[in-house]
Amino acid sequence: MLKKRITLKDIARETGVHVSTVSRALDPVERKNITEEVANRIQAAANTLGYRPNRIAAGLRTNRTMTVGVMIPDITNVIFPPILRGIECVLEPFGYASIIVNTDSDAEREERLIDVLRDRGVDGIIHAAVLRSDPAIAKAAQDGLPVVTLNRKVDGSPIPSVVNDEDSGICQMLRHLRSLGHTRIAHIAGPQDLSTGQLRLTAFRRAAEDMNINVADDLIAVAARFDEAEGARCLATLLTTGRPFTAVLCANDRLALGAIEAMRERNIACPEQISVTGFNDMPFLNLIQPKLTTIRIQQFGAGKAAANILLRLLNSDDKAMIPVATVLPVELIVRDSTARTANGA
Amino acid sequence: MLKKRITLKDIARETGVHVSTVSRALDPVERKNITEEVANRIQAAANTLGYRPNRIAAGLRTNRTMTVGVMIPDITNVIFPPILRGIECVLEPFGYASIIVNTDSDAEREERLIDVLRDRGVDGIIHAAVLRSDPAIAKAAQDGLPVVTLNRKVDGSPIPSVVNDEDSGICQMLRHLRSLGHTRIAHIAGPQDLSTGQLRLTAFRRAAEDMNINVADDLIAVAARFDEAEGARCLATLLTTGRPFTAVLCANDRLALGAIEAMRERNIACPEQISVTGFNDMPFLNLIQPKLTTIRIQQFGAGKAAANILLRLLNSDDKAMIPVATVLPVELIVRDSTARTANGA
DNA sequence: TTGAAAGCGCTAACAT
DNA sequence: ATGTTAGCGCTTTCAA
Repeated sequence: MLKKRITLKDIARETGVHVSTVSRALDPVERKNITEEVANRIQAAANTLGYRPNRIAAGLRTNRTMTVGVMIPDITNVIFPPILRGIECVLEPFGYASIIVNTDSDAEREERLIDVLRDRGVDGIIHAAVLRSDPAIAKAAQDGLPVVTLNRKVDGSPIPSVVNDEDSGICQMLRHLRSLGHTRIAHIAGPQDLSTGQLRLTAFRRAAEDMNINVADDLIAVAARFDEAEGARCLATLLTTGRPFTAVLCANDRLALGAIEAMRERNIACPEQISVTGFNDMPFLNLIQPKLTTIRIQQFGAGKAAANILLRLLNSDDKAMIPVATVLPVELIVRDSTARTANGA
Repeated sequence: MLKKRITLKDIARETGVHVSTVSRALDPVERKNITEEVANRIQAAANTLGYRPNRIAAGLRTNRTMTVGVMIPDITNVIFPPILRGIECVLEPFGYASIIVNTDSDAEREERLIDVLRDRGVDGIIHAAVLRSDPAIAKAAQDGLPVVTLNRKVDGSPIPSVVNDEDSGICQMLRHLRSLGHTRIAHIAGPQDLSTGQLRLTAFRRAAEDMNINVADDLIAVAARFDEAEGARCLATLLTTGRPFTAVLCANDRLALGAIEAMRERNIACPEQISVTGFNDMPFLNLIQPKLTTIRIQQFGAGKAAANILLRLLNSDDKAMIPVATVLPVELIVRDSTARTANGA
């Protein structure tokens, strides 16, 4: 049987004061309104009895659970653990714990999980699995629940977001490829229902135009998911259309990994025949051959940034001053999957 | 401002019955004691009003939060995400959510986090970061809090554990090395304050003896942590002692990866000059060169198993019938980091 | 400065 | 079958 917990009432009985006095003595803010000596006596009793505040009870009363929900697509995707550590790193010192849930990129499941989190009375949600059109989280935010989206954003929504500079990333990458002599460049785009997929594709088109690189429609393949299988499928599609290319810029690392795998199966050498690039710089990438040229996004940093925004939302420090969008800088990481074109082909 | 939530009281007012009747009608178990028609009316009202149960309030009353704590060393260690999915996979269908915390292998932090979890009224804890001697969690278990340890166990403790068959794993690996002609085999052992480190070292010594392999003390290096840096350090130590070896069996994959890296720096080829083996078969291992020969443990499966034990603990189904130790089978995975010895050296 | 009392939303024992 | 009542442990207004 679970040993009975020490409550304020126990301390009150022990010290001969009223439970509300105990509550005050143990509250760092209220403590100043209590006689020094009494407060000390209460504190001492609390310590010896091994008192631990019951946050459930406090939460019921104050309507704050000091718990936040964190939604991600899938924790086994290595990009997310560092993000979670970033979140924890800022939230924990303030006494917050987080409940992490995996949506598996399933909108129905996501909606259910939002309810799960709300039922548990989370004070706010950090959402790293949001869709461009996401009525479920929009409704939650509408109801007044503090929400921050991470890595992704909801189209035309007032929900604050922390994202990476997709535009600059794609632009830097395209410039890098062109500097190696590539002019026939394909793009494996991400899912278009995600802001990342859509923004990177748009950025690709715009940057290509700026650089006078002609991008035929059949040099663009759109992945249904950000995974290796889709990367492989898209590369196959690009090859079968027949239009030649010497480089393929992928919307993220996993697509790139899948593309390279598909090339390997067809005895197409990377980077000798086709250069391939990624996006994210996920952990372990530098250990996998060929080492992928990619855009490094801030993982830990993005988690911290989102948590900081949420913190401000929670303490509603003049809402109007909270940025609705925070864009984090990215960095080009050149490795071995990109090379100079043999000829101008 | 947070929109006011619909409560039982609201539904009671709406339907003209007492709040306790509403509570019963909405409880799948109690519902049968309510007139069909009334129950339906209540259910309908709950739906239209968008009622969501307040688990905080229920938890305060029932002393069950339907929340469990999960303690791991560090979520960025790729071995843990699959374990977490395994846990989620069995707990979620029963309505449990989990709060995941990272101990960073710091005993003090671990103790604090146990308090954090208890303050939040978790119904139980799955502990994958436990030390062989771990007074903090022992005390929690003593107090009646359901606890299961995962991957690791506490020495001589009644706390149920789910672990891998370390003994068989080490034995299979040693047999594999010997079958390749290796007789001078070193061991990079894990931290001895962890059951995994200790059991694997013990297993190594015993298995070597059984196979008449002589293991001098200076062929054993003990790592302070299960990480790459320690693997590298230990390999350097082994090399400097001067006693020759043709293979090194490492207590886990990260130590092995570190050892291989240290060899690379010294231009020692793996597996041509020295074979190296790991343990765990962590994700991505098959993408890293040289592909590591290792022992595959069940990651997802271990999470599921631990969650199942916890579930039984929570429902105290004849405690005496709950296994105090569950040992999961392991599997030898032969890849490219082990090779036949050139001569009998 | 301290005590009394109410109540957060829910469940459950008891009464009808 | 339903209503009444009490109370989980805490915070917070109001009174003294």
